[in-house]
Amino acid sequence: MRRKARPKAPPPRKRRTAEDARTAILDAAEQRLVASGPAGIRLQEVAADVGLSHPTVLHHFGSREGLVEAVVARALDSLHARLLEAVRASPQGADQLATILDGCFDALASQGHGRAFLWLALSGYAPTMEGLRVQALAEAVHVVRCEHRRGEVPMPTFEDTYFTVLLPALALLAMSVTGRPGHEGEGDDEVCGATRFRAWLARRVHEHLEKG
Amino acid sequence: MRRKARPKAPPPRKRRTAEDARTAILDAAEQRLVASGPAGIRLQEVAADVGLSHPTVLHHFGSREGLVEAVVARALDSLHARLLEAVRASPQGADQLATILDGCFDALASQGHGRAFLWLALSGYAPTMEGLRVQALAEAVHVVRCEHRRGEVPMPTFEDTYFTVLLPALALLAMSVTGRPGHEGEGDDEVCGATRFRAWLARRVHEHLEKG
DNA sequence: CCGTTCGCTGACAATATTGTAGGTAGCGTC
DNA sequence: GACGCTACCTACAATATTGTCAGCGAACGG
Repeated sequence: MRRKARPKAPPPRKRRTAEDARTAILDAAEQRLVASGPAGIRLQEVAADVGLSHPTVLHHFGSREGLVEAVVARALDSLHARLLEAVRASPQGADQLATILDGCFDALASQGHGRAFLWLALSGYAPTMEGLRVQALAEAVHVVRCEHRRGEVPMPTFEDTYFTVLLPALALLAMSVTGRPGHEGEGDDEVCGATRFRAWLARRVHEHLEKG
Repeated sequence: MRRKARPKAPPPRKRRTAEDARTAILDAAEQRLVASGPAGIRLQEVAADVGLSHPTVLHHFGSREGLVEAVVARALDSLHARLLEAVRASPQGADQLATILDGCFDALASQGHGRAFLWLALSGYAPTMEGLRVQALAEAVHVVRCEHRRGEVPMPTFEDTYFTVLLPALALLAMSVTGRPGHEGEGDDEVCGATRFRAWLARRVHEHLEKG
């Protein structure tokens, strides 16, 4: 032996910018959040996912709670942004309401946003339903609704609009935890139960907003 | 010193029947389940709640998983029983549907049953929405509905009834995690937002089942 | 009164998880 | 090329949590 063979060949060490490391860690932690909730975020596991040692995670976030809070904030912001975008991006056309609805449906259904929000609500990290900005959403919808039905008496109350927006929000939220809402005897339809339900729900809501 | 004063006066030891101990433990564990989910059930804490040492809990349930499974099974059975009772206990009168609905609302809203079910669904202990027996419920409702509307064409499809039952189930479930769905500018009404929403939802569902 | 049963306990072992300490090594700057 | 900054590491400490073990003692039948 030439020399005292280094006990272990230390694996090559990658070095990222602090920013890159943070987002990589947050990405991994968010996956765990969707899968197991905030309580299921373990430093070791998150670190392993990113290819780091757990003290490095602590180095970047100070403490486990620091990490969890960062993940929660980012997840809520992301959901919020998608919801706002859904409202803004809707064309001023005829079925604006349907478009808005569908956008919000997507925002909740995709990426496990719905699951994440439910985890957070149950765990006390997002105590109020206003993490979903239902209030703002309802206000936007109410304006459009009143426009559509100008002159009718009685005009729909804001509460009615609010509840009409809240209802699908709650339903979609709950649906995002239990895969598909398929009833038996459904056959092997091309369109899965979840999609059919979503369409059905959109029809009901739209109907109520226009004529109810 | 008369004698070597027993190191510690051992606290008086209570002895229950195995049955009593099990249910006491399950009660404590169920509280933890509603508050923090199945992952939040700790042997030490549950034992302390009941006034036992944690090995005693293991003695009765074999392992932590045994305890959790027992709690889950009992909670689901309890919820299931309340839902069935709500369907059965409804009088054959005019607004049978309204009564059934309200009974189910109560079953989900009270005792943290809704919260518990959501925890279980998220954690994978109640993978399908059928823990709520929505299928059975919808079948019962469908019979009554078709009765009410005998002779109409077209008759409502079962899918429509199923979705109409599923929707409030999902909404109530989600609502049970976020206290009250109050919008701002609501004033200091006697009736809180949750109750008003429930009433509003019941009206919509009832309306749809009868005429929609 | 005596022995059995079993609900219950304290002490211990094993593991997981968070956090700390001190050193190593990549990368930009002089 | 040396130098500093800091992302990153290994090793360790501290605590929490589950699970094991041997034995105690209350209820109960004989």
